[in-house]
Amino acid sequence: MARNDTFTGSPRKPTRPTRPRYLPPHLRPQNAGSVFPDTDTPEFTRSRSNRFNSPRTARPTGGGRGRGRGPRIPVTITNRQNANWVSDEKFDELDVTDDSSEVTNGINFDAYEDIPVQATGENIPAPMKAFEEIDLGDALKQNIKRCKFLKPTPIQRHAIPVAVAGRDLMACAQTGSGKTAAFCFPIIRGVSKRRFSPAGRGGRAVACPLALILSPTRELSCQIYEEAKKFAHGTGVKLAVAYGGTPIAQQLRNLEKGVDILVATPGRLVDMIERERLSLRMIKYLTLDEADRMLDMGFEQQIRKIVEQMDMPPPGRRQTMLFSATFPNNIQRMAADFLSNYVFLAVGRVGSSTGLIVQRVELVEDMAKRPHLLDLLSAQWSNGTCTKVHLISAFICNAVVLAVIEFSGKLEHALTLIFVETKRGANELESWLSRKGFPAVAIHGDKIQMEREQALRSFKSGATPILVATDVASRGLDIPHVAHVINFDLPRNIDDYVHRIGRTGRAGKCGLATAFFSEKNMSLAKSLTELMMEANQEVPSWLSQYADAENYSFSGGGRDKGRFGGYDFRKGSPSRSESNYYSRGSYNDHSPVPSIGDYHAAAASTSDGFYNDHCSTSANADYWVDNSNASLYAAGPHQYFNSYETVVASGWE
DNA sequence: AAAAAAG
Repeated sequence: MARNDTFTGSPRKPTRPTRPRYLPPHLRPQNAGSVFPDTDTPEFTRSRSNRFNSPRTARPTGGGRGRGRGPRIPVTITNRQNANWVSDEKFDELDVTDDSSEVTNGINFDAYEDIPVQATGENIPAPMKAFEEIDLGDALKQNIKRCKFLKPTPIQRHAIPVAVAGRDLMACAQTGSGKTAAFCFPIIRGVSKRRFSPAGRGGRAVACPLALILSPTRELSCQIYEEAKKFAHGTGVKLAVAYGGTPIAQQLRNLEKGVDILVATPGRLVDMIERERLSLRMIKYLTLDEADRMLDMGFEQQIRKIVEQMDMPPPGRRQTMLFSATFPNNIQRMAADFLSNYVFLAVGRVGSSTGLIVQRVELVEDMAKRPHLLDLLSAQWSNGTCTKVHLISAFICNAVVLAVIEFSGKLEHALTLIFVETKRGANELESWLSRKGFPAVAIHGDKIQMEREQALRSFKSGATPILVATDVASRGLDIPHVAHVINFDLPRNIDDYVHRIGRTGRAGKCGLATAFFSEKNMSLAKSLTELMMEANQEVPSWLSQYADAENYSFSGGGRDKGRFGGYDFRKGSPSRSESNYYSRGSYNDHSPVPSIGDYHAAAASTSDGFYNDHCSTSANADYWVDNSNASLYAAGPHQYFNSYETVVASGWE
């Protein structure tokens, strides 16, 4: 991929890659992907059985999408396993093993070769091209290899050097693009170098971890813990997890054994600290995953308490890293309190995370939602003997896109995740679906932890291929084979929508997201329209009309076009309305640093109509700006078709 | 105005 290399070159040297000729997907080289293998391979079979055998496993976040423009040709969307993954028997024998090898290998790296990256801050460390460029330690390197992380994802390429340089970081990258590994690698590296220092590490009674990773839900903490454990295998780094809903005794015992990296949800963490079984005084690394959520209303006080009033070293004496797929300005502003001279990274446009997710919105009255869902699921089920699931036939970019989500015989691999508004609604839909003969299970915060985990296990394994969920499942969870996310009730917040649909289309694979839009969702019309347009999804005309009707666009409901990569609020103009949730700041004609928004505007004005029509980018965007304290670099022209092309190339019809 | 996070 020569044109990709133009991007990964040294940051010191501005590169001006030549624009590749646009090549229609059907004319592209047949060896483009080698992803999407025949699912009858022994590897696939084995991975499936592993899933049944170890259902509690967490999975690495993988893959990503980069391009936002949809295809103009008929394509086949499959959700089958990628071919790249190869089983590693040795890794399978590890005590921490699970079926993750299939996932880590399932990353479709080609799907996110060229995406815009914005990096701001002082003296930003250069991105890396390969893991080998950074001294991560032998054991960690070996684990990375075992996981088949052959090549870093963009967020990893950019975030790891920053983190390894000891810099604070605020990072914004698409759902499923490998954020967990991006913060785990540097932490494990740093901790394994420190842990041999003789400094008093606390006695048996009070555990003093060197690193703390906070996340907003128990299941997500669990997942991060499981994944980090794999990365830390053989490094001597000790991990522990702390979350509520489960007896604290075992977790405390694990703390006593010594812990270098603690993964936790806030409540149980505070509990442990107040019991004086845990101290944060030795913390050198603090990570907030889903950071915007963690600093959202309802969570902020708790996080502030942990970070500012619990003996944790202040900013500057610890390294703080914040990660999320979404980062509203007001949250950035708040988060700055926790950071010291930080680097801001925005990898790809958040909205473009949906590039591989076909988004549909349907106008459905509340009363009609259930029958409509039934129709949808019935079509998907194809009379119960489901070897092929013909899911959607949608119009995208004026062209008919026949998207066939096809699975290898087993129904359980077509997982459908249904989001609802309330816990009660989740219960009701669960039992209603069950009565209608659809194997569904619900997950929400009123269930006891065991039920929650059981529901997730049952869903992951395919035993219950329909999961009805509240927002407890909207963030971070990496569930392979989720082919369809249905927003039975739309969320109030467009960011929640982004996270919800991000449960599908992970690891560079395609996915489908269907939303039932009712009158109650009018306030979402504008931001939803903008998001879909950014991802070049077909926006129904009725939705556009709602969006245009200013009556319905409540203040703060919209996002500025082009904000989707996230913008460093420090670059924003103070004069700009603070209330504008997604105010993108002061990039203007005089700004030395073009914003990603400007970047796309430039793309739209190029003369190469054909190229632009299809890929919505241009050679104009292939610049490298390196100012003293800010740099924005854009990749070569986006290969929006890339992952579709690999599908087509692999012979799917 | 819902959900999540301690018990």
